[in-house]
Amino acid sequence: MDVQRLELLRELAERRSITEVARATHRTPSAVSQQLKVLEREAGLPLTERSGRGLILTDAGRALARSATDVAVALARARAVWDEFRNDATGEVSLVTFPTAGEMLLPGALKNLAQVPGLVVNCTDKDPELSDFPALTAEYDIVLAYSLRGQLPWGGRGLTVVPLMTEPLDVGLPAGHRLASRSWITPADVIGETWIGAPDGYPFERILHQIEQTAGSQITVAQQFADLRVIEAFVMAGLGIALVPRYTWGGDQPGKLLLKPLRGVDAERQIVALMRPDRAERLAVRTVLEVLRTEAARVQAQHALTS
Amino acid sequence: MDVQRLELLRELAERRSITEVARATHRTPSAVSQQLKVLEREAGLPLTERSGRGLILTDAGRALARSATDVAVALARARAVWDEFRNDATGEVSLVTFPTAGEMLLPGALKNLAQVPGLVVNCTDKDPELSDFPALTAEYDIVLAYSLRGQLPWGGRGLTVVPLMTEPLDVGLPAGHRLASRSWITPADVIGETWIGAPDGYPFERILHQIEQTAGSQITVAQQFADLRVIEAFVMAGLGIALVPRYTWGGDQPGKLLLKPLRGVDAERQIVALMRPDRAERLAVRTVLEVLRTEAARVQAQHALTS
DNA sequence: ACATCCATGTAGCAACGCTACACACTCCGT
DNA sequence: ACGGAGTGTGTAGCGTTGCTACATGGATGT
Repeated sequence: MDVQRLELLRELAERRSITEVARATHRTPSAVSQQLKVLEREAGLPLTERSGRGLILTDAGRALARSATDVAVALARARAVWDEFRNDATGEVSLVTFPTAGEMLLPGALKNLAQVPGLVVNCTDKDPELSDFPALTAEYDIVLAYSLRGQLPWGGRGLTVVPLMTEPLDVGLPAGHRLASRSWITPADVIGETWIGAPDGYPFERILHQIEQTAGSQITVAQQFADLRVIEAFVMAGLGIALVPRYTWGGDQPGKLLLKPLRGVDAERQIVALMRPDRAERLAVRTVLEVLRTEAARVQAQHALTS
Repeated sequence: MDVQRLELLRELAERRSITEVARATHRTPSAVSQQLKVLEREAGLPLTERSGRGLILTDAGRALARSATDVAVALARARAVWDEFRNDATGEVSLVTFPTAGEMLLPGALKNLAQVPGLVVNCTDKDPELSDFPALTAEYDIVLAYSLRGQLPWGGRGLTVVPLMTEPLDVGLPAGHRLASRSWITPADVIGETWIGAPDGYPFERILHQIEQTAGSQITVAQQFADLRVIEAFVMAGLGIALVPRYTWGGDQPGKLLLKPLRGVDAERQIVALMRPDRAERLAVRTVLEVLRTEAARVQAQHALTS
């Protein structure tokens, strides 16, 4: 019945360890353990089970944690209501992004957000390979993530997903390439080309497999880099071609890298903001989100113009 | 941010006086006042205003109270989830009814509910004339109420409404009446009849007005009684005819009172259960509600058979 | 003007939830 | 096999919180 305790259970469901919950909520493990014990006694049935040196939630515990989320959402919404009344989007908002989105969206967005007094936005980036996007929502208010169409790695976890933009993945060619004059490219066109790819496990790999399947021929991946800037440098040096997200490309050296739309393969990625539902209700968070969306639209519109 | 305090604000929105809130929550007025003061300081803007010797909520206060309801609902739902896990519909449920519904539904319903161990249902009745149905939800978990079609006295107050049945209002005639052989009756048929009516202010009055309007002639109301049993007795004694809810009629003396459907006038009443949304989530309350609905269906089906 | 009915301050007390520390247990490397 | 590092859980003590009891200040109405 007590909200604080329910909140602890919810944290436990996500962080899977009392010690972690204690750290996250600035408490001693003992305090957390005690409160969960009280909750268990109130509930009248076991909510956790020992498992090795840690513990796991029972079915009842998970179910209760899920309803605890609804409580947290309602509570956050109440907070937001009265923040709106004071027109007060004050507070700290933490945000992680993968590098390319950070480069594309954050500078413009943060410039706008600087005009909101009392709103502090703390940003970091994390390599998308190393990071499990949904898990990051435990630590950050907003997680900028991407996925290819069709795969939904954040379904069913009860996270709030706000789409920001869908970005086409083009084929990057060096100037003077044999396909440089084409206005678009099909999988058949790139048979025999050398590719600069992403490391295994990166989602882009799937697109390359689709190209292989559609063209019916093996693809040669010469190098594997995680950083797009490196990839672009290799392409511009004529060492191969690569998949390049259309809006993310800085275009520092115009003319040296050409982007050609890819037809015949579903090559685009969804850039979204991922959040725990209660945090998504905070007025400060919603303000940041709104700016991110308009910034994404601006980038998209600007590219449509210049191309 | 504290739920307890939000709850107090919500109570204040409904009961309109700190003293009343204190009484309802088993506290001293001083305690309530202190907590609301803290809430106000946290919110950063005034939630109440002094008005005479009492106080009223500001716009912000009302808005916050509304979101407090959502919090209470989420919390009650969490409670219900784990009650379901234990299959434990334990607790006390208080219920008010208007007399006719109490007679029709409660005996059968309570007989069923007696089989649920640990569930205690406390029932009372209140005269529908004297009682403001929505206001009763502050005091009782379930309020059985009725309204004629078209009027919605409990709209917009944020109450949960569960329909139980729609009951036709027939014309009751004494045996041997000139219309006794008819299978239905129209407003034109009853021109010149003497009526036994309900007191002014009762919703039934509106039906009589509709009959007047449709038939185009004045209605003579000889007596006005609130209690249906009295009305029925007068009708059976041949002193007039009356509107009688079809299922509610006990039918103690079969053959002495005839019910004839009324055509050409929209003569039926909706019998519903009225609740504060958070209380409606309680498992015990939902259990009672479920039984009431099946009981209502049973009564309706049985009448369809015997007629 | 008085009694009455409000809301709201102040002092004190009980309960609650936290920290600090000690302990039991499981895993894992040496 | 045996520490050492990790986990969760008890116990004692202490600060904070939210309550009661009582007193005060306004507004109302007879």
